[in-house]
Amino acid sequence: MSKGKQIQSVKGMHDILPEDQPWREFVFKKAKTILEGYDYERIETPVLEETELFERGVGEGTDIVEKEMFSFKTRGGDPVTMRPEGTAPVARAYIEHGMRSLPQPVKLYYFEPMFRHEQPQAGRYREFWHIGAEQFGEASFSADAELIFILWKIFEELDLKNEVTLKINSLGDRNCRPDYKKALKDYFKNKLKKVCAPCRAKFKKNVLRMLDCIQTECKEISAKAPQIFDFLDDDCKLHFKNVLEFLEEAQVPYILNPYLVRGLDYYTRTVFEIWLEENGDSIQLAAGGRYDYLAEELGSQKTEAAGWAIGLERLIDLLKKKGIKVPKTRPEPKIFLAQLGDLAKKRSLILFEHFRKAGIPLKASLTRDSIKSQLRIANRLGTRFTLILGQREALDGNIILRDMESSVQETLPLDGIVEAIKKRLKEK
RNA sequence: GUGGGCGUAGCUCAAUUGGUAGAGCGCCGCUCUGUGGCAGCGGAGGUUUUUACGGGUUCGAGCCCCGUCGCCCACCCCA
Repeated sequence: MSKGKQIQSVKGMHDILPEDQPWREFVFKKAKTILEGYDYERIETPVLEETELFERGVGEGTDIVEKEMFSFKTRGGDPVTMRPEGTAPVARAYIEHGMRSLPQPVKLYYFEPMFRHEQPQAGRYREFWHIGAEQFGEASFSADAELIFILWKIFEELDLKNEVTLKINSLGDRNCRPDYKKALKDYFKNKLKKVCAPCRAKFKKNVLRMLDCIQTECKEISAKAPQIFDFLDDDCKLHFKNVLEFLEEAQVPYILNPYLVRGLDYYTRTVFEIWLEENGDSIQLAAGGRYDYLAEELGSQKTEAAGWAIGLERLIDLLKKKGIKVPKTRPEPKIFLAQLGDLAKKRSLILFEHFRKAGIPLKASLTRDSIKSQLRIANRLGTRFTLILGQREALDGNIILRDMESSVQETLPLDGIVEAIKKRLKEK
């Protein structure tokens, strides 16, 4: 019984307690209102997907797929993975349900937990939530623009826009990115001795990633590296220009960052991130971009698409740090129901239901028998009134209403008590 | 995967050089036979194999040693 260690939640995974709910609901509601205002519809996908979805979608060379997935085999032997990100599953759902036959674009959003087997630390968990938005079937810059605009609106309406910065870049597409990659390779080829070991590995696997290395030596070298802007073909250049012009028009402040690449393989053209930067530390709060080839990678027809995701926990951490107050999740009950004696107890249960139907939540402690302990609880809970239903009152068809502040009591008929209380609450 | 700090009651934390595991808060009760807040007193709670778990050293371990797990922080990477 007491042998061995105590059972606790799995490493990096946390209970979401009642006290956490107001923050989550506050953010969910804000995001939902804005997203639905732009005609995005909610989708939920399963926690488990075929492992291959992420291998093909996210990319086999990525850290996520290589070492961070919760993967296992079902009893039937099928390799499955707990989703480490939301885009590939939503794209899979879009394809699987033939959403390309709907009027395009199709706009979807989700609130879902993601799973990554990483070493937990501040703002990084093995189970964490994403608020995500995806738009399929829209090749025009308008999709990128709208998504970034909505993302910015969410931060704005959470009163966080002055805390964060939006960084943006273009990665080109199949047509022009290879040229850029080649140019990068040529540039770094004879400088490999000077860069850090991880960067040497990136040189082989994905040169682009060498650009966002933060080692000072590597930074110095990549500062003189060829820039993507010089390699974008005309279409990509125009697309990017349009996105930027829209942001200026919409007064969304952004920082052009030619070293912004992303860890996931599926991105093309526009990529962007939202960062919180304070005293040298920086935390990524959201990220996204365009991914025109993902559907193809998943074996469907080419479907242009774009999307983003916000890290919920990081966002809430920031709200708390800023001291932003959030509303209570539910109305705090103002009435405590105390009961004394068997008949009263039975009648209380029915009373409870009458109040519930009238939309007046009650607190009570039906397991406690003494009036004293019930009142003490009422006091601690801070309810404005206490209804006391004793044996005597139950027999006479009455009930006592006690004002907890003034300690004034009055006896009221049990009949119509719900209405009487309703009136009383309105007066106060 | 790597490095550092930490792990004592539900919570916050004590416990001289290794020498009887404690306090505050919270919880429950009594003083107060059907009436809360304040106060006083008491109780439960670390399972007599109690200090995350398992070993070791010692007459004796919360404290020293080894291992494991977990938490926090950082790297890597990411949201």
